[in-house]
Amino acid sequence: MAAERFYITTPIYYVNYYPHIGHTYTTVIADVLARYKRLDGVDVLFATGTDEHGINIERRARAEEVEPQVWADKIADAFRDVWQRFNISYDEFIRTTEPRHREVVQRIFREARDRGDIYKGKYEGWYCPRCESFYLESDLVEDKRCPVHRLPVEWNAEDVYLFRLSKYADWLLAHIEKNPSFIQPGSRKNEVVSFVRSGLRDLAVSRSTFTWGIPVPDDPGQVIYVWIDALSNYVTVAGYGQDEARFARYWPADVHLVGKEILRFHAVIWPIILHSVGLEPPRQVYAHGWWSFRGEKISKSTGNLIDPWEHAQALARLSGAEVDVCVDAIRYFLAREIPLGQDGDWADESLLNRFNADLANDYGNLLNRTLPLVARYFGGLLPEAGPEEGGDEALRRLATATADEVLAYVDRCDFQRALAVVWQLLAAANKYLDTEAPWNEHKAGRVARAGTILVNTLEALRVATILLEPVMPTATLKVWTQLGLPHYEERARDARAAGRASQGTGLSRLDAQRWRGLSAGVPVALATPIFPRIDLKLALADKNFAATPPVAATSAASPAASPATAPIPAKETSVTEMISIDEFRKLDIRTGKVLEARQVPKADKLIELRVDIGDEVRTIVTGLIPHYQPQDLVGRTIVVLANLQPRTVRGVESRGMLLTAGFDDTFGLLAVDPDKPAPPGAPIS
RNA sequence: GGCGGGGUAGCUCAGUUGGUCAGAGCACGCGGUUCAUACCCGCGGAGUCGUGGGUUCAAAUCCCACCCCCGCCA
Repeated sequence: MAAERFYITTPIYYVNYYPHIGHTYTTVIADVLARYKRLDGVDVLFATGTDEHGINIERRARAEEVEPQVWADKIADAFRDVWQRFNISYDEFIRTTEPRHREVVQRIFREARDRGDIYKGKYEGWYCPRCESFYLESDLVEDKRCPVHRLPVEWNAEDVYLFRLSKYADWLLAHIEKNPSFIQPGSRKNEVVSFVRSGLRDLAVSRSTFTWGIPVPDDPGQVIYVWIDALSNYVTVAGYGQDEARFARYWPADVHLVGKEILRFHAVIWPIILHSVGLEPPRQVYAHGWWSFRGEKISKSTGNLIDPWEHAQALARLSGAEVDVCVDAIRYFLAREIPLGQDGDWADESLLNRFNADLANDYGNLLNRTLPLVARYFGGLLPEAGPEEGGDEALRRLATATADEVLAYVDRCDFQRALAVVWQLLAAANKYLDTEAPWNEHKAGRVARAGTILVNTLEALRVATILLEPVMPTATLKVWTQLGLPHYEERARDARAAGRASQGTGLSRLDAQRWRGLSAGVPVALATPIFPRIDLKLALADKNFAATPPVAATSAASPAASPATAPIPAKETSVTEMISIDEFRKLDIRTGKVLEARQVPKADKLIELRVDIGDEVRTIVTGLIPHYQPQDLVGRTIVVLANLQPRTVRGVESRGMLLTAGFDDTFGLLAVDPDKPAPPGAPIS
């Protein structure tokens, strides 16, 4: 009874900071694909999760004065929370700190070592004692200094285990050659091939400089490094070493969806690790592109991170639609706007345009121009369809053929075209209604014919709605209810409430190939716009439209983590230079409330503050003595530049800057009007 | 520098092996309709297909040179 199965993964996300658009994009696309596969009757295993080990997490937790696991728990919760809001129907949420994963990782390490593919050696490189980590020559800033601390680095060696990557280069090249769709898109495949051809070096797969990780078997001084630790999550989920039947069913994975920045880890290192221990490589690694924001590269340092949830809320505010529906609109935008594999730009106009033109006008309005006629002519009960006339047959043929076409594009991960096909059907249905003009038929006394036209139009809408469910799992439920099928909405809501979002409505490809899926005599709802049109002028004038609270994060590479952003250095701006309003908006200036303050030891002027800036608590070091004493500051609301590059002062990392005004002997903090107190995190503009 | 991809209507892009290939969607303009969320339907644009050569009866589509953009090179 082996139904076709499909195992899809997202990368597991590094818990060094909260989720952002990069994570959301990958995960939404994976969810869309998973839902389409389920629609197609396939047994889907869809996994996502978090990568929780490593020195960066250890350090981050220390900065927050918590245990690493506590920090990891918090961020993992944050991810699950976002996925809940985005209606992500994952079947598994894997965390690298789980015991089952530890066993898998140790087993893979041990097996590769037993085969002679892992050996003890030295990892040499430029070492920064403050960072406790190695840097490549190319990472260093002028004078061979550490890019984080600007301290001189030293050539150092660490005893570690190394993996013989080079041994498998030829095997990998042959595998890529034999499996043309292994690396997608094709342009990325070329890059990987040329990289492998240029020669592989052996890879350090353990570290001895930190302890937050899975110990190397039989060598407790060593911790297994991220490559094996993180990448192996994909086989853990499939049941490797724990549930052989499950593993046999779900491995190899059908597709690892990854951001282009981590393609190589998935297309080179991971297949070789698997091959070394006698496992099959994944069938496909698909590298998607990055989003820019309003034409500019997204960067943590410029603070223009896109927060899709913020945008969903903004859409809800502007349109009056429910926020769940707007989440769907964001999902739709992500899937429709750009081809997977290419970069795209997140422009407010584009998002609004998709919302109005596609969702409100073409889709929503079709429902809202049809249902009132059913109400008027048939008392709100769906009429019986009569014999085919006029354009009936053409519409039927188009509608019943649409599912195959859509799913064929889905198989190629071409969601843009897949959705365009649905919109062709919607356009045809709009045109059909125009041409057949049931209002004229009714006026002429041909009531039955008018009914047939209305039913046919709603049938086309029904087919389109099934095919849109994977992209818009909530909004489509509202369509079902308006079409007189409220049980779908109830079923899906129950499933979601019970944590079984993947069950959805249970509608399938077959349902979308059928004509006459609606039942005569069923009462339909009074039409209420599901996607209320947005006034573009108002929306674009709304300066809060895309309010995106910037966040600073310690950047850290993780092979299975997928940020869609590439940090770029902040530009230096001359004091006298004029700046545009857009440049000003890059400054994240906001209120903060001082929670704690203490003088920095052995520093005359410095005070170390813990400041609540709304969505997090920051450590900020500032030279306020003698103008202020630490105890003067606690409890005060101050003004903070939040997206200043972090800087370490006297061994304390300061993340942000207090704004002050100083002239001669007068020197004071900028304050918020005490008559209009603002909560921590209030933006300043 | 090496390897690879790309420069086509205002915008985003399609254009298989050279001959209705000069297109689609959006935006815009005009007309129609008024069932509908000022929505839907119809019509329209002349864009030297990056630049300059070349091959050919025929090139956006092949060849050469050049300009510009992008990706990869742990």
